[in-house]
Amino acid sequence: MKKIQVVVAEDQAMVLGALAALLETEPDIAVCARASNGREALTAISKLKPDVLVTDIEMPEMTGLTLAAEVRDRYPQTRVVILTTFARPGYLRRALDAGAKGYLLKDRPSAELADAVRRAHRGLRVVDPQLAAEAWETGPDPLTERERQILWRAGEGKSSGEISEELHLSEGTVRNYLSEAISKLGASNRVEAARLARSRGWL
Amino acid sequence: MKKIQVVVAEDQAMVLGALAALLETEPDIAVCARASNGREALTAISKLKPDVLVTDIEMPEMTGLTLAAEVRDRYPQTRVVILTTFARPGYLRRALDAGAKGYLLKDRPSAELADAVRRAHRGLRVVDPQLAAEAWETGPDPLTERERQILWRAGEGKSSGEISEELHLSEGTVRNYLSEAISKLGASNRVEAARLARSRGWL
DNA sequence: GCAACTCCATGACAAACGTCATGCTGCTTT
DNA sequence: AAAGCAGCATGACGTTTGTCATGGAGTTGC
Repeated sequence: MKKIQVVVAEDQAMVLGALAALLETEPDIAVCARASNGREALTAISKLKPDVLVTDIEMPEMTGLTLAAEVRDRYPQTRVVILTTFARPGYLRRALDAGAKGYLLKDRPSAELADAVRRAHRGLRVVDPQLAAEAWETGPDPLTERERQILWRAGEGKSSGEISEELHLSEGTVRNYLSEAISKLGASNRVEAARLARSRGWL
Repeated sequence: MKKIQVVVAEDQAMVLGALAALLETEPDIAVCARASNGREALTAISKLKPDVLVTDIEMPEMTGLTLAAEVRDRYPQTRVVILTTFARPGYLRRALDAGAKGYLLKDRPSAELADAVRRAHRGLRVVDPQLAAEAWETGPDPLTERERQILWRAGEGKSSGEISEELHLSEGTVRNYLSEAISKLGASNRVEAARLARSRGWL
């Protein structure tokens, strides 16, 4: 019997090690490489051609979502399972667009990880039904590229003036985009708008 | 030979399971209970009187910092190791004030966890030297209680008007506290101030 | 007792913010 | 070709935010 070969990518070393230990307790699964960012994972995958990649989303160098898209394009035999803290509709949508087979939350019981790996390996989808429903209700990202750029910077604490310089716009224009974003999100100011957009995975 | 008895507390079930699996690979360590929040951990400790508690900070019901203080007061034979994502000076300071023996970051290699448990069990301190230095440089929390209350709400996206109603203050007063906080933190507006304070563990 | 100090509280004023009306692309749809 | 639409861009106008000067209440040190 051949074990399912898995690469795990996760930027918190302690969690990476722990997840690997968890998967190693399964008799039919082998962790053949560990990566602490997207680039490392891609290198490992190119060499080892594993059956499954388990990856976090928020990582330095290359996010798990970008990584998933790369893997789909270059190594389609490797199935991707996203493993993340964030129940953000926007993340789920982008993950599925990027060809991920699974989207698993870190709040789920640890027993589900091995199951998800097995199911993904067989080509099946693994998506939390509640999250999928929420993603459906929330609808797609209503922000335009400009609005996203500007709202992100506003959420960092930058003033309209600073943002306008950075993007070579007039200050009024920046305020206008923010106003649009605030209105689209049903917020009452830039801070709330940024928080909302972040919580839905749109920033 | 008797194994070191450990309770692990962590709100993300997947990570909890993974950390337990990681510790179980050590021949001299046994995970005798798992808890997904501070209250559960306290119950487990009261029954099992373990040697070491490994706990996250940000958890529902009761944070790891509060938990550490309770454990110090009621079960002093149990040593506490804080295990967290956040390299926040304010958290470290509060953890040590709460009698924690160790403060370990989730970006550290997973091999360090077992070491930290062993050292804590022997009554030794385990604190990342770099983080300790940073905590020293950053100095203590400069915010007053009022400033913290108000800055926290401002960071949530609330307007000065809303905050003033909530706390029964005049709007000008709220703006003034924010101005003070902004100045103390060297920020240039409320958003940046809130971000800074959060990143240092003062909110 | 009374400085000196810290925290709490306020209003006046200038600066930044949010909204609105408006116009300019480019790209479908008819 | 014309109409419709989405995104981009701007300035004017009223509102919110940030700063500053000022004062009261409680504590500490002498």
